[in-house]
Amino acid sequence: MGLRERKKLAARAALSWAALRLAMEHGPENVRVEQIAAEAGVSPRTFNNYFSSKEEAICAIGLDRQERVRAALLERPAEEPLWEAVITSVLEQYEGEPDREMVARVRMQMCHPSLQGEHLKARAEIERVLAEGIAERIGTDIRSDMYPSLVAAAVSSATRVAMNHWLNSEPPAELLSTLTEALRSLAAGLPQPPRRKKPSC
Amino acid sequence: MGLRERKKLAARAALSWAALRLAMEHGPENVRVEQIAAEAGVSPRTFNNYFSSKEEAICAIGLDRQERVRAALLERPAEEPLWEAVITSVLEQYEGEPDREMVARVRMQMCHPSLQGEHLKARAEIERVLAEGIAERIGTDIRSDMYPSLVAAAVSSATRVAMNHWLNSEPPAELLSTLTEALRSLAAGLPQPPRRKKPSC
DNA sequence: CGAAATATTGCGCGCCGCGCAAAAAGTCTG
DNA sequence: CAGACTTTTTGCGCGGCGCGCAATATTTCG
Repeated sequence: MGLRERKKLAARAALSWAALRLAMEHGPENVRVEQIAAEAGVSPRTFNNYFSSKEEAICAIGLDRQERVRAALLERPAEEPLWEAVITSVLEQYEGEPDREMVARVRMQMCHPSLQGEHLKARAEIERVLAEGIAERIGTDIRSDMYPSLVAAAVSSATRVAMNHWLNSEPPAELLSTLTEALRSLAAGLPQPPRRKKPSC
Repeated sequence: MGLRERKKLAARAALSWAALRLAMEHGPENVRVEQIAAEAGVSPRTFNNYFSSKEEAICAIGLDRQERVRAALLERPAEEPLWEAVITSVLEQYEGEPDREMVARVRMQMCHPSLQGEHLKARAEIERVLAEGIAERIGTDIRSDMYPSLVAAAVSSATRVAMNHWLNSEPPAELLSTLTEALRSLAAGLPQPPRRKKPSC
């Protein structure tokens, strides 16, 4: 990779990180594009060569997670059932103790109205890549077969629901177990509602 | 309901429809808020009392679908299994031949970058209402039990994937059968990839 | 090095979201 | 219906944004 491309990647990352940091510190509404550009060391005009809005920049962090999940998936042993491989690949992205920083970030991205749209767009992108990975693994293609996209969408949704539940859980739950529960429920088949700790009656 | 509230609803609907119509005719990028307001018979300033962007107005159509699905769900016989009730309630919203108009509308909302975010936000809202309906039906609540949200998310995702597949299908597929296939796959349990017409090898 | 390719920057324009306060419209009570 | 109230609409104005354009700087390649 030449100097040119490296600098572009660096600039993009710098802008994205700067956007996130400032948004975390002052709230997304109180961040000017001007500041982000300044913190990344480029002109305000250049910002828009990389992102078409500050919201996009803020949510672009973690878009590289898509490639990590995909890579993890393709490295799972071929004899492992698809579903196991997918669940494992997703879960291992969330290993380690979630720090206060991450909680605040996820909460901001998922709850702040001005970021929701972009956040969901980012999720959709991740979902697409995951679907491609699944298709590659089982030897189909996305265009003709809905199955990979369905699996990817289900996993993505379960992850989203679990994170949302985790964020609002009182008392605070564990992230990994919440995620696992959601994915396992899905795997077990949703039609049979699992009886849980808090049954209705 | 007093005159006041009726007028508000009417104004909101008028703005939303005007926004959609103009976006369909000229493309979302070429619509000014001014035009939308004019077509709805209010001042431009008033537009922003109802919607915070034209994208939001465009995607707000069909947000009432949420209530229809919910109502349909709650009217299903109580002895029917949840999953059947949900699938039926969703599918019956899509009965009838999809006209050319609808195809174009869905395609615009799902594919046009400037609308994707808002469209996904709208879906999330529908999903929330659906989850509440499910919770109400099985007698749980959303806060403590992830299950209703999981089901709602799964259904919503399957619907989205199916519509996307349907839009890009070549040759054109039937909407209802595509939707049914997606929802049934989910019901059957995703872990076992169903062997289909187009197996990979 | 020198030329071609590509990225950055400054400038400027039209549009947008929204706060504010005045005016208009609907509501309620006697 | 009068008149006081609540709520909505509207005009005005400001700061910010997204982007096209053309000039400039930087990287690439022969």
